[in-house]
Amino acid sequence: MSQGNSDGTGGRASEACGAVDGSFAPGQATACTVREVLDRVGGKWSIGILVAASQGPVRFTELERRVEGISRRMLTLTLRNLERDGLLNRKVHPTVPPKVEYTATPIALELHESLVALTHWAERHRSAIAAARTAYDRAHGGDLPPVPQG
Amino acid sequence: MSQGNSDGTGGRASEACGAVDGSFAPGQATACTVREVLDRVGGKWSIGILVAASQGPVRFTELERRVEGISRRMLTLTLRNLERDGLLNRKVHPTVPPKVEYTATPIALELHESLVALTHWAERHRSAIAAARTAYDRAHGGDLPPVPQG
DNA sequence: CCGTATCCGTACAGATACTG
DNA sequence: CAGTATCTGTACGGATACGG
Repeated sequence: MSQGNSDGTGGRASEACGAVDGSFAPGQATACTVREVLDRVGGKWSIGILVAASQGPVRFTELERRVEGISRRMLTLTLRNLERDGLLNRKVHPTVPPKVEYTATPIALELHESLVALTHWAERHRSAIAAARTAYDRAHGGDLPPVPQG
Repeated sequence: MSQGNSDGTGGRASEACGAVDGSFAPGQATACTVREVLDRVGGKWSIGILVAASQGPVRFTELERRVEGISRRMLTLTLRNLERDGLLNRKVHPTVPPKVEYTATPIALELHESLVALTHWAERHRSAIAAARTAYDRAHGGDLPPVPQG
């Protein structure tokens, strides 16, 4: 079962982008390109692993602690995906207790740089968005309270 | 059923980010912030709608054509979410045939700016990633051909 | 220590039909 | 024109147990 992808992260990535023809606005192409990135790094744990690995080589168990909340399975799966896409490098040390180190590739480092733009955006508008959500929920779901923390 | 979210896009956004305490690397906080953005805009159609609306007011049916491939349901759902987060503005014209126009908010416009960083990253490394995938599949799944179009 | 396999719940997404 | 509701498939993600 080297390839039978019936479960887990990964498999297809952005085939849908192939449906883009030139018949509509050029901005759509931009949207598609961004989608490619999100399909690759949009996973729940990808970013966490990437930032951890960007600070130097990390071992499997160390990642398990650093990411905190991730399961064995998800860690392996995301690791495999990232490695497959050339974002992570996997170095196996054939020692008696197995030792594997993951390192971010230059490409991943560049991605991390690009990510800070998004981070800044989120930082700036975090509260505004939260307010918008509350306002929307109050206006539209007036008969039904959101997140009743009792 | 104003709020019973059993299906479709949206609902929770980034509650998992609350689990972040200061006990591990500061980079993890960055990862979390990026996750917030992805949870909001990481949907399959969000970006497409956002870029379309960023070029001026668009109507429902126009979006259906522009995004191309999106279903009625997904369009409505994503629209609602984006509006809820304050990324889109919904203007209803009480005319005899209903007319609704969606406009990107300033916040969304800023996001679009941040998105170009990601776009450039994808453009630069698109081929490298594709090559990495092929190489990986060839090395690990040598006994099982990937995407056999035969 | 470093994974892999199986089971299972849920969130996301498409198709279709109906309404105001 | 602009939605909403229901059904259904699938992909993602968690828990757990087991193997090298």
